[in-house]
Amino acid sequence: MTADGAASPGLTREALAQAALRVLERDGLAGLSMRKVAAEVGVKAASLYWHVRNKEELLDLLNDALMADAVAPPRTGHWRTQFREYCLLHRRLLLDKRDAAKVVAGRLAPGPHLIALMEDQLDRLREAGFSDADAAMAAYLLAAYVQGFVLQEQSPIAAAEAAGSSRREVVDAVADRFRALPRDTYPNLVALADDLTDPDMEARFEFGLQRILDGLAALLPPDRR
Amino acid sequence: MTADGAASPGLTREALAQAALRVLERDGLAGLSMRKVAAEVGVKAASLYWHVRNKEELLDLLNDALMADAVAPPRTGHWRTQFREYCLLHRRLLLDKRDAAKVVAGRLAPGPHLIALMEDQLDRLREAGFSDADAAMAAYLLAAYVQGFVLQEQSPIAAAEAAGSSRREVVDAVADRFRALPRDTYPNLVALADDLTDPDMEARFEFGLQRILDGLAALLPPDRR
DNA sequence: CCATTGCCCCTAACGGTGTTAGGGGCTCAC
DNA sequence: GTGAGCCCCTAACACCGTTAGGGGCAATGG
Repeated sequence: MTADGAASPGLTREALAQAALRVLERDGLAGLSMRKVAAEVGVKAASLYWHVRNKEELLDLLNDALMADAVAPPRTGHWRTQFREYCLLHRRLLLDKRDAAKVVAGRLAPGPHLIALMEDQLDRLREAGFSDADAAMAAYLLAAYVQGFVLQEQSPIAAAEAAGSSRREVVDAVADRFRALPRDTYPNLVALADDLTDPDMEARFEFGLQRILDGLAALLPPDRR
Repeated sequence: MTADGAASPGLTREALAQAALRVLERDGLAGLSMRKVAAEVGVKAASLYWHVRNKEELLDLLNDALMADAVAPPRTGHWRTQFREYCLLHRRLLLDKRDAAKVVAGRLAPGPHLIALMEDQLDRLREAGFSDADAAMAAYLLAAYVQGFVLQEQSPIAAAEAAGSSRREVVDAVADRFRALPRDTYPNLVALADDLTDPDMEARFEFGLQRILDGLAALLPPDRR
């Protein structure tokens, strides 16, 4: 009655997740409240607790919904290009939805979609020749890097949205702060201010990614690198 | 008058940061409120806004206070061992204070302590032979990895503290969930459940660290690796 | 000596939060 | 028809960040 009222048959946990996704996109993670999600599905806040134990569980649903659009790259070519593509896609996924990295960050309990992704990654790593232990560690390493990177990458975006400015303005302000430091005690920060705040995040992501893939390749016998 | 009342001369921003640090240690980030920090310094909540624009600014102070204990490793030996030590120390720092990774995560505006650390790291990277652009990227990469790693590492700890259980119990529960998956559709997860949930996080951190350092070393001319 | 200024804290309140208790219809199965 | 269950409601609790406005108290300047 309140919203578009697509809930004729009844409320699903899936519908809740979709509503939470819309609220997240509109108001960000800080603005995502039980009351707003309830309103989004045309219901009062207390009713959510019939479908969900608490907000934490709703965030688990949201977390999985974020991963629903994840796709695996084609399973062709070198393992390196496959995993490069994997990480680029994962970053893009987290980056495209507002505050997605913050939602995912530090969340225990991977949802079904993430579990499927992990399974696929482990399979490819083992096929590439990594030992069981190395495959597990490599998957963890790549996930930690992508999450950590996007989390830092997304924070100027969030700050820019909070203030009225653009992301570029926020980054430039940081660069100016570096440049304004006393040159005699912080010579490197002053000199590298431009490099440190290079707005081409895609390139910076790729840099780290290539270093990690290089490091992983060194674990394989030379003929499988 | 309420607390230990060490505030005879007057309230400092530094004192606020220390109080926030104590509240964080006691109640975690979710339990850190303006009212509690105020009570910790023997004052009412509204009074904080004389010293601080809003909670966000208090968190910036807290962020810098967390970095106050950071120490730089000795500047001797190979750059690789220096940066290995750097990252181990940084992880230890984040891991030792409750929810430290969550406080630091995605925070724009590095505080003075972090700025000093970045300066030192950039200096060592350039001395090791990295180009300006590579040094900036390498520093960013290492920071993203450590933060991302500790963020994931700390989440079972937080979950264990929220429930009454130990960290080991939480991790074991995750391992059981992996093992309980249908073996025909998730063969790798089932087979690698133990590897994926290996509780030796120190070793897992070191694994990723060595891969990254390997990758970075490949950027240097062979005689400087 | 008085007045003014600026610092620092207070009380009170606003609108919002997550969550629980308890109740009431509505639809099935028996 | 009647009970059981599902699903939503209202009302309330304790807490949150933040603001408005006021009061005391020290130092400063006339």
